Amino acid sequence: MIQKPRGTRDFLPEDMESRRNVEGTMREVARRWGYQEVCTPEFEDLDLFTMRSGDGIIEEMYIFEDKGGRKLALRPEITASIIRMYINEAKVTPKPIRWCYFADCFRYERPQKGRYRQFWQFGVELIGADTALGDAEVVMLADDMLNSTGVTYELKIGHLTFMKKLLKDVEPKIQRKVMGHLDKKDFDGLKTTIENIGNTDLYNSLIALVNCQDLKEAFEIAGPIPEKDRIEQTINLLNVSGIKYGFNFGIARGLDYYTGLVFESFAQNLGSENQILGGGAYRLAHLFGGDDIASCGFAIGFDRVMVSLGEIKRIKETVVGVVSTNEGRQRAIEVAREFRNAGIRTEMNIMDRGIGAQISHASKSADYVVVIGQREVESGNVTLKNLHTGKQKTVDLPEAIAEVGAYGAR
RNA sequence: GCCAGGGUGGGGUAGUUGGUUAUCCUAGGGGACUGUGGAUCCCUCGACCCGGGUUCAAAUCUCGGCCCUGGCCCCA
Repeated sequence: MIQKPRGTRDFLPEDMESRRNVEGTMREVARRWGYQEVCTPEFEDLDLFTMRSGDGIIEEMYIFEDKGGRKLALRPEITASIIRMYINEAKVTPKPIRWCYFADCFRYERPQKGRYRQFWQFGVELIGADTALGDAEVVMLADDMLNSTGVTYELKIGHLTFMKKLLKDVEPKIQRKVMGHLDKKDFDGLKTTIENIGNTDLYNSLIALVNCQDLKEAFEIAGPIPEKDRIEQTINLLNVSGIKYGFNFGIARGLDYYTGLVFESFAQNLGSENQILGGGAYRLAHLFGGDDIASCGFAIGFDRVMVSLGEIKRIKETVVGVVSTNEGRQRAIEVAREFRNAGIRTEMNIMDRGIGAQISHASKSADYVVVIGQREVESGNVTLKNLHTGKQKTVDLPEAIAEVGAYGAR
């Protein structure tokens, strides 16, 4: 028997129903903020991703060569594609550009809870708004979107300027190492690294910065910073917006193209893979041959949100089963069509079974059953049976449709 | 890439000091029931992850692989 590839999942109808619900909720929030959905290719030129993230990621990508000898990769993320698309198709679109996407990505990693080799991201990119209000909007939208799914999370906001300032005299290689320690809250490792370069003041400042929960204090720790006004504006806007967040000035988000604001969200009951959102302000376009335009965006780990939400109680829509005898078969098709035209989910019997067996089967999924036999064909009425009460009556078709329609969703 | 625990019909399981036809529940199909359901009864379908080794004999012991779950590493 053929197994599905490692790290992939099959989704049965119940799974898809809740996934589509949550996806729809996120899309609706994006729509209300004016973000329009876009779509990019499932695979791209390998260089697109290595230019953004370095050669190190080759190990963790699905890479292949096509028949023309092109080196391609299944996308491990969407942001690079979005920016490429902006450069290719939308450079002259009036700014700001508000885009969102829902798409699957592929990474060759060891699967574990909340981590799969094929996974979905819902993301948002705001392009061409290098303002405090733009940054704030993206954070507010992120919060609105997570909130609307019902997931329990905490939002952490940081800014790279503080750490960059403290580390400006440290050589880049050590910088990365230090940022790595801070991102992981690995203070022992941090201490060792700092001791090796012989700067204990720096250690104390960094620890103070990471633990800092007050913006004023962060400025005191880091000293004069040119971006001070912009940062204060952004944070003030967030405070006014009423969203709940905490500071974490230790967020490094790994890479160099982030320029300032960064933020992350974490959910409960997810084990070690508990980050459900990550984002920030960045400049990428110039890497791909475009103008040096500012962007801000985030991506939600959709599958992790689903895992965190767990079993969602679904609203079940009303279902009608249409059963019939041989004599009633043609009339049954007409009746089923009328129910469907009224917007009711209607499942017609298509098995070669007796009435009893047909009803027996319908009762597993349906709320009502409509019986069409010789008698109904002759009278033009239908027999409508409520499978919850067991009561049935013979009525004309409009009345039957009206009753089922009035039953509503449960 | 590393570590731990796992893998028996579609789902859930029993069996593992090697030994007859591999247990039970559930789900599926058919019937008792040719116009009335979930009950009951009967019939039926269907499994030892893969490969090598030990042995008269392997679901059981052993080795390797694959996959699952969780943790580490990584996390764009």
